Amino acid sequence: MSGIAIGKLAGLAATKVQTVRYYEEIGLIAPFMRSEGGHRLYNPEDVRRLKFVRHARELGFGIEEIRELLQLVDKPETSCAAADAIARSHLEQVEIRIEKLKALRKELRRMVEDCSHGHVSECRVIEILSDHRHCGGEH
Amino acid sequence: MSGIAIGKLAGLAATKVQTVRYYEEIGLIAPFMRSEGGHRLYNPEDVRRLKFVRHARELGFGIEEIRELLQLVDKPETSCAAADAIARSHLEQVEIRIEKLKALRKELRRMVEDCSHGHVSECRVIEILSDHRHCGGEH
DNA sequence: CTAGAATCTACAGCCACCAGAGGTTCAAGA
DNA sequence: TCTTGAACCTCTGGTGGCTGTAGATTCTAG
Repeated sequence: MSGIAIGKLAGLAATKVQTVRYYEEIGLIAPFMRSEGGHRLYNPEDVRRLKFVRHARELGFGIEEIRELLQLVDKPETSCAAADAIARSHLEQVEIRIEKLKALRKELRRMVEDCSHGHVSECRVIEILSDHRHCGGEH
Repeated sequence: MSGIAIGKLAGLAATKVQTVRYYEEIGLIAPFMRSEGGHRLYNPEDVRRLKFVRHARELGFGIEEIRELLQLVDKPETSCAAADAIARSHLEQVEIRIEKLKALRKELRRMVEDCSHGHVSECRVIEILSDHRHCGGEH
């Protein structure tokens, strides 16, 4: 009987109730049954599943990537290679993002350092933003 | 007479026409007039203004930040301090993002390295995603 | 039994655009 | 001058990943 209510589930995974319903809508996590009055009821394993999703999201995995990973979780006899590939491709993306942000940081630092502390008319922040050629480079 | 058509303007700033119209809708850039048939006509300065917006966007500034910066551009007798503050606060955000991504990269690298190349049932990728406690830490 | 907390559905909104439909206007060549 | 087709117009809807609201219903503790 019974099962876990959506609010409890959400709380256990530090998630909003709305988000859990959203995950159901897009097919990630479904309640195993409904109460007579229509309330969603979850299994204890769903806590783990929801935590999995939330954790992957925090790590920046997209919903489609998570959907793939969940399919792997659902049939644990499949090869690990698929999960590995997803993680690897994600790692690449993260490394690219870091590099872009570093280039950006460099430029922002220059902007802030060059600020004349005078009027906007001679402010480097505005000037640099106005003209791409002021950039160090490649973004 | 005439002025620059929206397609030309967009092309000069490497922007989509739709995006220029969107910027008008949210009050960033407006055509100085319309042709008899209703086509938008822009001043040459608008090229610079649009480039400014695009460049700031590339640097990760949000629309509201850009709106503030544009207000400064529009009255160049104001103090540079405001523009400097926006850039500084943005720099902080960027630095935080870089740190988070680095922590993430660390974890992803560990995931990939630990992959058993066997079955999902003993795959670290899945295991780590399932349990936050496997993380190095603080994200 | 009752009060109020939790849940339900359905819909709207967020950001920063992008795409498409279906219709009109413009500009260059014949 | 006329024609053609590229460019433009407005309007609507979609993206991702949720979040928030409204109004109705259900659950649970006292």
